[in-house]
Amino acid sequence: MRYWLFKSEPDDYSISDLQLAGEQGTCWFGIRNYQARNFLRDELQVGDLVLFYHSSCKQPAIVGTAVVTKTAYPDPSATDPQSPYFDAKSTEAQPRWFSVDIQWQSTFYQPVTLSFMKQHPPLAQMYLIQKGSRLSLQPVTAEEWNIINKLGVNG
DNA sequence: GCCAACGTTGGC
DNA sequence: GCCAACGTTGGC
Repeated sequence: MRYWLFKSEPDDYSISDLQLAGEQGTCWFGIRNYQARNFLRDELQVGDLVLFYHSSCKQPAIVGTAVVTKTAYPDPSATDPQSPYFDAKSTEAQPRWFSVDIQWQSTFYQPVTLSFMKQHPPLAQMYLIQKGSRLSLQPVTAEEWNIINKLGVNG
């Protein structure tokens, strides 16, 4: 079992939206970066745990957790001409992009903000806070997950 | 809105 | 295969 961090712009899809999706969970579509795609397609397993991060917003922060409920399958938005994520080079026969399903697990009592993480030495190695880091799906260590989950749950 | 950092594209 | 131009991400 492994740990990951997913970014989402809350204006597009927030932790509340994920919670509202309920037990069905939601299809995580629209990943259009090859490195993130490879993690998604090759490494994410059912039961893997996810830190849910709000990006491009007033207070960037990890706001809750989720769990992977379905491994990779072709991203439906890639072959949907109506979707902003449509990619003509991705076909049903040879999909280029993939999705997984995730399900809401918790919303933090206290969001763990980016600025806090930058100032917290035990989290100094996090990929998220490295200079120039932009990956929208990235691995997290068990230690990082434990620290952040504790902070978020307990405030 | 600015801009640094990074990824992708395409001509050569 | 190089690299300039362009597009995107995302904090500030």
